This record gives sequence, structure tokens and C-alpha cells, in this order.
Amino acid sequence: MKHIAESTVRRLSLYLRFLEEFDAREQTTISSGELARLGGTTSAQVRKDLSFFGSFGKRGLGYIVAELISAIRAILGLDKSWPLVIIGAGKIGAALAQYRGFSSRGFMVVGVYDRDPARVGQRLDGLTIRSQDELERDIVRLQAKIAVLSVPGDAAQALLDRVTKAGIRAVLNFAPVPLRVPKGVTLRAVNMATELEILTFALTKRVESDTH
Amino acid sequence: MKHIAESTVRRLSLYLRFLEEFDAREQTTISSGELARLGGTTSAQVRKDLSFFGSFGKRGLGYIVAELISAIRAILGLDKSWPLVIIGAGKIGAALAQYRGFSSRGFMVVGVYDRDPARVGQRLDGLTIRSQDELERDIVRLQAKIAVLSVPGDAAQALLDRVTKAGIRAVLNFAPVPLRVPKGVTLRAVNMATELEILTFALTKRVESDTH
DNA sequence: TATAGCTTGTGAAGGATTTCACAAGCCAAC
DNA sequence: GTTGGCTTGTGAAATCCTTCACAAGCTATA
Repeated sequence: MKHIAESTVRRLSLYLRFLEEFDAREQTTISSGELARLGGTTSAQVRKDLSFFGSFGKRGLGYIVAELISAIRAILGLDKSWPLVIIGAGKIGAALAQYRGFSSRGFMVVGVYDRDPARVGQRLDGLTIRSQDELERDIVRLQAKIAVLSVPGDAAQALLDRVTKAGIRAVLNFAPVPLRVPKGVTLRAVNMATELEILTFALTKRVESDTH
Repeated sequence: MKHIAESTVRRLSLYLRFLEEFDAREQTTISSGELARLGGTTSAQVRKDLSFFGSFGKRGLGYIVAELISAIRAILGLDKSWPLVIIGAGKIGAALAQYRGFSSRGFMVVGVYDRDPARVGQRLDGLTIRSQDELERDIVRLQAKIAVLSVPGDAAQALLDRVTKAGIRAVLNFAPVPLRVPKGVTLRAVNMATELEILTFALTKRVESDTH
């Protein structure tokens, strides 16, 4: 398959959210134009995004909501269940472990780990916080491929190295440091400071261009 | 000024992080090649990113770390302090309110708000959770231009409308719903499900291309 | 069966971003 | 001061992504 841009995948995820809403309201068909309006893009963009993966619509009619949902789920890999481990049960890790939005989309938090012995054994919304010593064994046993890393920056790389050796193939990093992964492992970083800095850049530029 | 791509701003934020590390280690100069290696990009990209804003280096030598830090800070608007409000003191909101990484970069959490009367009045790391009724007054009084929105999806749009009317000009949205902002307001969304779906897409595609 | 009214799927065009490649310029050594 | 070794800044080329525009095809109606 040709390389797919991240922007396309991101939009597919967005379309899926709208489609699920439409499905709940029992609307059966939808046009690329409607999806585009909701998603803040153009109808051509919607059709192009989908066209990389096949043709799912009916000319003159649009898309059958239920069918398109299945199609996008399959494209994104959401037709399977994904066990994931959360490493670091601090503020962010705990918030994520208790976030309800995951299970509805096929993500299953199967383990939460912390290095602090005081935290190990505490319960977090149905899960018991486990020692980081158990990480490798659990990842192999549960066949987890996805890890969420929410530990202090100085611990992140070492833990990442350990879990990729144990079989983790995709990592969502919340630690505010850039990390290296071996080939074949996908890494995404969510960095609060960077997000805010993109905002201040926009604010700063706006003020400047107002005065010129 | 010509339009600047978001990818450029994102990289500048990343360079800044490396530069601050170098500064702490008292290294005085750095070349575009070194920055590129750390940031996972190319030296030409680093130089091009900077060239939109001026020329900050010395040929044959590279960049003076301290000077480049000041320059990038000014570009991103980090040479001022930015008061920000956090709306919603649930798990995510509370985690953000207690996150230490903000203040070091010029962001000052000046208020945390919740609609739940049981939460109002509780203390959160030096701040008292306030009622959402106070939002407008506080935003005007404190001249806050940035809001972090960490409320349930169904409450997000109404709160966003209120705070933009009160003077908020940039919003970081953690609610898992797409939002609309008036012209002149910058909106960024952080959506955990989308981030994970980009990972599963990568995982799924990898498996497929392995078997073909 | 023919027609009118929509909507998809997709090459081609256009626009944006990244990479290339090299002239210009600085520093250090002698 | 001259030379050698580096590194920047930047047009031009290449690549990537989005938008345009229209033929193809579906549905409904008569």
C-alpha cells in the first residue's frame, strides 16, 4: 500500500466519531459533504481520504453510515481489541487509567505500573497498581503491543527500552523528553508545553499582525 | 510575515528544549547538524525553520546557545508570562493543575474551575477550585488569554462560548468532542483516542505489509 | 425505458513543505 | 594576511498534500 499521511489517519478517526453519533441517531446515510462540514474540511478531502483504502460509497446516495463505520474501524485496526499497559501511576497515569473513553473503542487497560513501592498494591478503578518488575512478564503474557508512558522524564528512556524488548510495538509518550525507539516501533509524543507554545505563537503573531 | 507551518512551530519548541539542556550543561555553541540529530530531522530543516524569523547563527561556528534560546523564546512568545485558566477539575484537569512543567516556561495557572459544588473550595496544590460562575469575572480581571478545557464533552461548547466572550483567545481542548470557535480564537485539541488510533493504524499496517 | 438530480471516485492542477546543493562568510592556525 | 576547514542562509528542485473539476453511476419518478 502507498504511504498514508498522518493527517489522513487523524481525519479518519474524526469522521468515525461523527459517524458513530449519526448511527446512534439512526441516520442511515451520509454524504461526503456533510461529513466535511462537521469535520471542518472539504468533501473532496473526505472522498480522497477514503479512496486510499477502497470505495465505500454509492454514487448519488452517499455512504451507508453502518458500512462506513465498519470500514473505518477496520482501516484503523479497531476491529480487534488492543490490550495496553500504562507505565507510571502518577497524576497523568492515574487519570488515563480511569478514563472511560478507551474501552468503548477497543482499548483495554490491562495493567498499571509504578516504581514507587508505596503506590504498588493500591487500587485504581478496578486495577491494582503493580510493580515495574512485572512489566516484561505481563507484556509477554497478555500480548500487549501498546504502552502509555507517563513517568518522569529521567526514567522514560530506560523503561521504553525494557518494554520494547518485551514486545511493545507502539508507545504513547507523555514524558516531556524526546525518546528513541528501535526500528519497527511506533512512537507518538504528547507534550503539554509544546501544545501551549503553539498557542502562544499564534497569540503573539496575531498581536503583531494587528499592529502592522 | 509569511504564513508559518505548524510543523515549524512544533520543531522550534523541540529545539528550545534541547537548547535549554545544552545551556544547563554550559555548552556555549551548537550547530544545526547537532540540533537536527537530536531532534530527528535534518540540518537543512533546522536552518530553514529559523530562517523564517531571521538569521541567528554564525557561519563556520554555529549558534550561540544562549542567543538562540532568547531568539526562539521571543518567536514563540515565551518572553512574557501567560496567565491561564483550567476549566474542569476532574482527573485530567487536576493532573494538569498540578503539573510542574508549566511555570518554568512562563505559564501561570491562575484559576481552576469546576461546576460540581462538592469540588468548589477544595484546594489543589496551592490553588482553590472555584465556581464556574466566576469564570468571566476572573478572566477579565486577570487578563487571561489562554484556557485549558478539561470538562465532559457535553459541557465543552457552552463553556467555550462563554470564555471566548470574556476574552479568551486560545484554547487547549481535552474534551473528546470537536468544538467551534469564533474567528480570531485559536483552538487546539488533544484527543487520547485519536492518538491511540494513529498507533493502531500503524500497527495494523505493519502486520499487513509483513505478510505481503 | 428515459430523464433529472445528486453524489462518488479520481486524474490533474495547485499549493505547501522538505530536501538539495552551494555561495558566502567566520575562525583558527601559522 | 593567507589558507583550510567548517557552518550558515537560501534559491531551486523534489516531494508531499489538498483542492479542483468532471465523467461515471445511482435513485426516483414518470
